[in-house]
Amino acid sequence: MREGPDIARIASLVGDPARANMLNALMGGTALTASELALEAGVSLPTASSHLGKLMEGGLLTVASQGRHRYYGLAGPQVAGMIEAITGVAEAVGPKRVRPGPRDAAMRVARVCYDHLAGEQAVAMLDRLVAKNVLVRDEQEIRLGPSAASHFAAIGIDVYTKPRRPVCRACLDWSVRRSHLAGTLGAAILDKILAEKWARREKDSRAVIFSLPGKQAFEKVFLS
Amino acid sequence: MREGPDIARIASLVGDPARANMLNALMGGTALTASELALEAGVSLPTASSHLGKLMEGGLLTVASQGRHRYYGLAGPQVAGMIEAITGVAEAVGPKRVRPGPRDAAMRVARVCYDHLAGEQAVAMLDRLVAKNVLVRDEQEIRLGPSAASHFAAIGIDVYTKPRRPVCRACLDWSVRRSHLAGTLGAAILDKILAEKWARREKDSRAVIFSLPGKQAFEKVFLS
DNA sequence: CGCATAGTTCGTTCCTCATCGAAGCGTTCT
DNA sequence: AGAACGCTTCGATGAGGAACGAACTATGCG
Repeated sequence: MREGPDIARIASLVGDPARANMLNALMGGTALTASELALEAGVSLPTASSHLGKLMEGGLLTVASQGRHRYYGLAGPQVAGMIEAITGVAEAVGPKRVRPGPRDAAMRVARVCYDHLAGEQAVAMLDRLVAKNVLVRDEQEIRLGPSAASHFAAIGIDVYTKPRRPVCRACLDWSVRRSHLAGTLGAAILDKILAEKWARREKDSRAVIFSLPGKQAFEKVFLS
Repeated sequence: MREGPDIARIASLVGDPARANMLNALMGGTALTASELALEAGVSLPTASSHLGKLMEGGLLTVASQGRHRYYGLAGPQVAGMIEAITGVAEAVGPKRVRPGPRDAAMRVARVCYDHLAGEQAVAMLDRLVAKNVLVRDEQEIRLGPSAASHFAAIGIDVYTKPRRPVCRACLDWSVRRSHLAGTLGAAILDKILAEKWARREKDSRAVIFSLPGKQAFEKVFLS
């Protein structure tokens, strides 16, 4: 019975399915709110809050309060590395669970990621905006390009009115494995998509379903 | 609520104190019997047997029956790497070190990590081998450099004889937070260190204690 | 054979901990 | 101010699983 760093304590934190889902969700690098994590983990808000408290006490998470939101994020790259290592073992050891359900397919195409759009559509959009030099990215950073203000003003989005959060942020897409656009700009674009009724949100799901004309309009504005 | 490799299942296996102690004991690289592991974990034999069954079912252990003994060992270096990663987080997060004893200090200098050397010595060695271009690393990958074969042949290590596992692997060191050398080459080097009696293994510990001449010999061969 | 040792299986007990509803606090919006 | 929202705390419930003693299987030794 030897003593060392309390590995069981840390592992048991990750060992609960709800907490594991939360940590997995946070592996993208973007901080998420308690509600978002509750949804992600498939548990009620009180349960999620309890889990988050434990993860905080265990030192695996950091939290930043912004207004009435609390943004939870991984405590650091070391924690992320640990989760990667566990994931590697799980993948090597466990049989692959293949079940691409119908809702799952829709989720891959487009879904809500807290307050912005994620999925193939969102990744394609960011790619296109960068290609057109409207946005400029180097590594994880995304900044507004020179033509950004006029470009977004033309479609009714003011990129300067919401100073609190970063305007642009990269958010790693779990289905595509590449970044999409977060931040207030990402949120504003999602707002527009829903306001214009180009798409609707699936009930009780993060999936976002584009109508046929809506998809065409979206592509004309953001993918042309 | 996403699906992926079942990380919670693996983590919860490590998350029980008894099982964590067992895995820790097996990090020394030597296979142990159920009775020894029961003692190590501080539980009764039936309890230990149950835990071992679960670890087996989870794919974290292998077993070899020899007569009426059953020798349990870690399933592989990937599992060892995962435990190192968890240990690193536990160490970083739990500053409540009860006793940073002498054995702990020795562990930081050099210790066994499943089948290869870890600790400051091991990290320094990998750095030096890369600096000398004997090994080439980019990111997480480590490959043999052009002079590797002759360099290791000169000290009696054949880098081509063990085709099953990767020859080189990076393994993140929990005490130094940088990579050391794993894989068959790492294992062969540890073998040599012990065979040449440059160092001995601490009883009931992962610590590796270099003798003074042994340390000099090691530095001459690997750090010069 | 009989006896000892090594491990596993079984059944029971017990306790931790995940879960959710309801209520409480703080923030933001109108 | 009042209403809506985001999140946490409290309390009760329930299930999973860790623990061990006893019984069972297998191997080794005279």
